[in-house]
Amino acid sequence: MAKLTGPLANKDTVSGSDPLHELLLKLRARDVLSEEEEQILRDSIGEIKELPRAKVIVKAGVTVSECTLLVEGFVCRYKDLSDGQRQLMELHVPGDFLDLHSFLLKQLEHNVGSMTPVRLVMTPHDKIRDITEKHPHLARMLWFSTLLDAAIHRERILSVGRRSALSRISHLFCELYVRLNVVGLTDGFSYRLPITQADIADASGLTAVHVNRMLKQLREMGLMSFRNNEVVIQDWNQLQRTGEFSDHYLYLERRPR
Amino acid sequence: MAKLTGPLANKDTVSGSDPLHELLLKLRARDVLSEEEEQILRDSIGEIKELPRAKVIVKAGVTVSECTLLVEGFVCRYKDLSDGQRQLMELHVPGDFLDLHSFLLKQLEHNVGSMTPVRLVMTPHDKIRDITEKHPHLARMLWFSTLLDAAIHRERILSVGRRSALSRISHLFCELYVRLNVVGLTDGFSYRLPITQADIADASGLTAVHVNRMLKQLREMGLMSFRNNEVVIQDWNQLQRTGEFSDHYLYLERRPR
DNA sequence: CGAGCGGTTGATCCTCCTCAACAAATGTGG
DNA sequence: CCACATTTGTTGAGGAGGATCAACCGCTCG
Repeated sequence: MAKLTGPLANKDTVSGSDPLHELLLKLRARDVLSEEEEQILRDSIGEIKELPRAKVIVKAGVTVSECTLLVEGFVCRYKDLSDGQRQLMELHVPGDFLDLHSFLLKQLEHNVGSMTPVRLVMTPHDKIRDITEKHPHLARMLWFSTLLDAAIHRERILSVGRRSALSRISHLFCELYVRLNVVGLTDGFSYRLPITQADIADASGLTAVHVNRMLKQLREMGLMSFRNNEVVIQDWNQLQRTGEFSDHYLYLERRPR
Repeated sequence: MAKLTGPLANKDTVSGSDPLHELLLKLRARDVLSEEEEQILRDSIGEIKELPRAKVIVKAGVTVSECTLLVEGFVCRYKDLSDGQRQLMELHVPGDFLDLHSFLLKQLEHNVGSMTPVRLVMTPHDKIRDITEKHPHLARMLWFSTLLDAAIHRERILSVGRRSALSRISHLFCELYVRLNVVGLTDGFSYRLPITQADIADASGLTAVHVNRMLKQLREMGLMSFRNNEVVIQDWNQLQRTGEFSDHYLYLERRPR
């Protein structure tokens, strides 16, 4: 593969032209979305924004009036502790709404930040409210997508609560593989993931040093490698087993909601 | 206080007669619920069920067609690991829907089980679907209540990921105090919590032995005690500080959704 | 009365953290 | 282009928080 150059060179397909491409893939992996509903979504979105990495996209406690859809790049939701520790709640991939829940919560209790340069699409709360008033099925699909976040949260609770360091990290890379695969951002058994080991640590409730050791072990076990911002999975079955990963919680059956 | 006798003697107010009492308190702490909407909820509920403790209420992977509202008792959502370990995702108090998300997910990826004898009210998915079709504001309030679960999940991720054992446990008891207070189930700075130390351990990602030691320490520090199924908080401010607890994530402002 | 569960305490072990040093990669200004 | 700073990754040594194993107590219930 040719070396990628620009900060947003993550994308090399024509899909880059449609900001809803990944969202539609994500939704249609779970339910039937009509042409009309697709159009309603298109009519709901507003301006496109670009941001460099390490910027706060939504700050905790600040009232917001629009939701943000991630089009390109990686984003995380996180909270900081008083002693400087940080915990990532969720790592977001293109096609994810970053703060759809802000529509009803009005303000978030956590921060949302870019981990890479990102491209975002804004959607006013008013438009989403209209959807809940006039298009109940589409509204249910949006509701569903917040339930998916909650299911991912629960799996994270299990990971940090009960799994070993090696298992946690394996699980995280498995999850990202499946989620990126749904939106067409994997290349065979590998995917780009331009984040640091410290980020992995904050996501898995470990220290960066220990993450480094576990990554080394995963490499030596021949399961996967994470180098140069790229994840390469060598033994998918064994990696899943090590992380006790099963994709049930990602609800990938297409069924009416 | 007189000794409570029966398995369901948790309740000593007249509210016991209205199965929606706690739910209405919970919803009205966050938004204005009209008389009409209250009536719609009343028309949506079906039979009342009672179950002993330690029963599975909803099993992972089984398709369900109704949601369950907890009226009385304590319930948890949990997952088991292959080696016999268990992690609680959330601990539910009266007024909580245990599986409102099953309405859209159709089946859950985790189990829901009773931790005490419980009283439940069933609500068919069809009724909830009707609400999303005809009563968008009420539907948003239901959506909101699933977002509240997600916010509680996120705080749990932070706890198990980054907080010390003492801090985690303090936080858990703070959260339960506030949530029980909203639905009128506290008595000053104490509340009934008829669960075991092993349950606390599974909720906080620790072992029962270590929970026991931390509870002892909290007692010796004069912050709180948990004995005979009763939590007594002696120093609320210091307990909050120890658990780094703030109730922001419970969204207790009443504002339109 | 014995069984079983929940709680308590001690001794020991081990995963993961902390601290520290250094290497490699990346970025910056001259 | 190089010199330099900064960030990220890597490795080692030592330490600590929590797990594990085990024994025992008290209570409840059949």
